[in-house]
Amino acid sequence: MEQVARRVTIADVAERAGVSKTAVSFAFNNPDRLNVDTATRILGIAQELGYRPDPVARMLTQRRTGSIGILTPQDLSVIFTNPFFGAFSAGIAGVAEERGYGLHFISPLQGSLTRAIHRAIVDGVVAIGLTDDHPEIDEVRRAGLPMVLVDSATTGDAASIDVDDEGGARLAAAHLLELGHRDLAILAIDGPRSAGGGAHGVVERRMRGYRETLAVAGIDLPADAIAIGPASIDGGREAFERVWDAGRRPTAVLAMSDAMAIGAIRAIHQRGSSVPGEVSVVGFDDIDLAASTDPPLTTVHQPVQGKGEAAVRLLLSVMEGSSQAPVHRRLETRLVVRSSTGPVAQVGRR
Amino acid sequence: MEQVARRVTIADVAERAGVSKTAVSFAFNNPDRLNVDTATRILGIAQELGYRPDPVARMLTQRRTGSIGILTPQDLSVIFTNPFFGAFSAGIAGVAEERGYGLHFISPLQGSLTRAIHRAIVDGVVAIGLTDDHPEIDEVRRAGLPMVLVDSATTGDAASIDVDDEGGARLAAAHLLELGHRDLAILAIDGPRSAGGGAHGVVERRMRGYRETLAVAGIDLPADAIAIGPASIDGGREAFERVWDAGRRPTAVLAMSDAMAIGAIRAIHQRGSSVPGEVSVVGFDDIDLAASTDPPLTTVHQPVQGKGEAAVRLLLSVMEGSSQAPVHRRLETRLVVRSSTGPVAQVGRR
DNA sequence: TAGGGTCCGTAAACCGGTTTGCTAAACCGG
DNA sequence: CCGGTTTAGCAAACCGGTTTACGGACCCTA
Repeated sequence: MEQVARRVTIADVAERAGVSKTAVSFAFNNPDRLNVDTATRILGIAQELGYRPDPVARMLTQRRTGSIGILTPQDLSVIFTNPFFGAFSAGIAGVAEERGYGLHFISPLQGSLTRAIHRAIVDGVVAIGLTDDHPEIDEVRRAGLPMVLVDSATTGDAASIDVDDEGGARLAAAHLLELGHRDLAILAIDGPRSAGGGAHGVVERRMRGYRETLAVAGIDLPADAIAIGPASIDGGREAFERVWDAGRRPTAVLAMSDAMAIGAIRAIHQRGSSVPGEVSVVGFDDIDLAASTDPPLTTVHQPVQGKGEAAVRLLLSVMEGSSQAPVHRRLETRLVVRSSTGPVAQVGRR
Repeated sequence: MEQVARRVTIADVAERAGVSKTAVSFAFNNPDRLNVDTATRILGIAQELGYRPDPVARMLTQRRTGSIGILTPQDLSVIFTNPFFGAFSAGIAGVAEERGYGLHFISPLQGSLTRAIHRAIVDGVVAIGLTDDHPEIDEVRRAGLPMVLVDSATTGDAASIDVDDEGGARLAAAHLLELGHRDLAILAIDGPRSAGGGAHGVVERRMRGYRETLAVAGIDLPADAIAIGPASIDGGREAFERVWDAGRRPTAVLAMSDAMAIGAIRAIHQRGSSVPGEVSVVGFDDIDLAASTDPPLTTVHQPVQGKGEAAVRLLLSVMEGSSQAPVHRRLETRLVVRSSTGPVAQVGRR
């Protein structure tokens, strides 16, 4: 056994090769500045010694890290459970990889997002689900990191990518109204975004879309027809159970995410009701699996993966400093009608 | 406008406060060594100047990065599309966050995984789906990084977490045999693991489980009853279409992932056949959504999230150097029967 | 043969922190 | 009033690279 393996440094290689550190550095990064023989000799020795330039030291001098951060206000353990996030990440990863950037997830470490931000080794940040007025966003800004806000509905100094949440929600509500439903429930997404976030987060926008559309039809939902929960299958199931337990028997459900919609469907089935026979359900996101659920989900489509791609592209352009005024893009949403919604059941059957 | 914002360094704070760099450093990391007044004064000035210790510089001296890497042989853009991976990541993230570690994904950058490994700023690595003999694994080893192999079936010097793939596959095949199926198709997972990976990757193990069980019943599948594709919905759909187009009309399908199973079901429906009426399908993984598909999926359950958790726990223990002999753990699998499988259709109906 | 380019390589400064002695002053009991 | 112990803070080395500025050797040319 060797003694405790000390890392091989550039100095070791230099000494062994009888050259300066500079020469070794050049051999790796700037071989043209060296005699070709010297360069290959150095590289050979480096290889033989198992030398790898320490990426941290390299970063320190070059002042770039080669990776971009994804900032989420919620624990990754919950976030990764949502298929929506997988697709979004896939979008980000695709263009990041292609451009040579690694991916680093920044989430509350032991409860503190701020702390995670300070620890983060990234050249730029894509923040998802954090509104502009969040203190953490300010933290990023003060750290001088380029940033793009996703789903924040900002028009501030930070670039942003959004989706027409309100419009999508309108479509969903209108669809149910057309089918004759008047007794609805809303399953809203829980999370720091709405807690800390002021009046214009994703949740608020979708909620506004729902309510205003219903209001036009003269419907004003009581408080116990609205339940809040995490954007997961279980979250949706529990949220639906709460409105059920409150004694409400809606004929249709507006869920703010497909995962929640699926949870609601499970709960409905479990209570012996059928979808869409007795209860219609419409989701939000249109994840890959939405077409394969039982029954296939009627939902509001948003370009999830495209959103991720657009966000990184925008971030990269900000990082390259080609920015004058901050860019704000809004992507479209549309309703996809499948089989989880249908006409309201015959009156009086209940 | 200020002139180009230069980062505030520790020296700036020191100068402004009329103390040494040491004092500033102490104020942040070791306040007890300073007079309490001095410490608060320094902190105050730091705050006022907007000073944040540069995490990279800090890492250089402390020789730790505070994050762990997830190494995947495939592009993240495809990997994230598989719900299996989301659950796995959630497991990893949960314990990593709790222990104060960030998460960094290491995937082929511009085609080169080796390059990504050298760039990676991590204290340890969880490698998923890479067998021990992969050259990249060696690269990590030579970089001196602690590592845990997941789904690699290794018994080498690196710690590992596995799952009883072969046993699970046996259960799946036996289940179909019991239902009377004798004309089967297998949808296998494509990927670098099987290409580079030698004869004992996940795919090989599952395949062996399938084939040996079938062999006992005297069944030997022809080559065109086996199709390979990426572990995604589309991958499964296309794979099934290939066996269909080859003229085969299996009464049952063994898919190596739930995503592929769902894709197969879509393809079957699209051809006007029913599941499980005319064709039975069994998946692998038991992702969250498997219970909510149409029809609910019969599948081999593996503790995906638990696998991630176990991997990080193991990695952390390796990182703490509490290792003597390398640990190899194997988690159990079991069959979950839902509604995508049923008895073989009446003979002669075809 | 002086002057001007290349070519090859080096010493030293630098990136932005942390950590290790070390010292000067204040404090303390006898 | 003295030797010994704390307390508070500093200078300098260090982490492991990159980059700048410089110089010697060699070759051409006028």
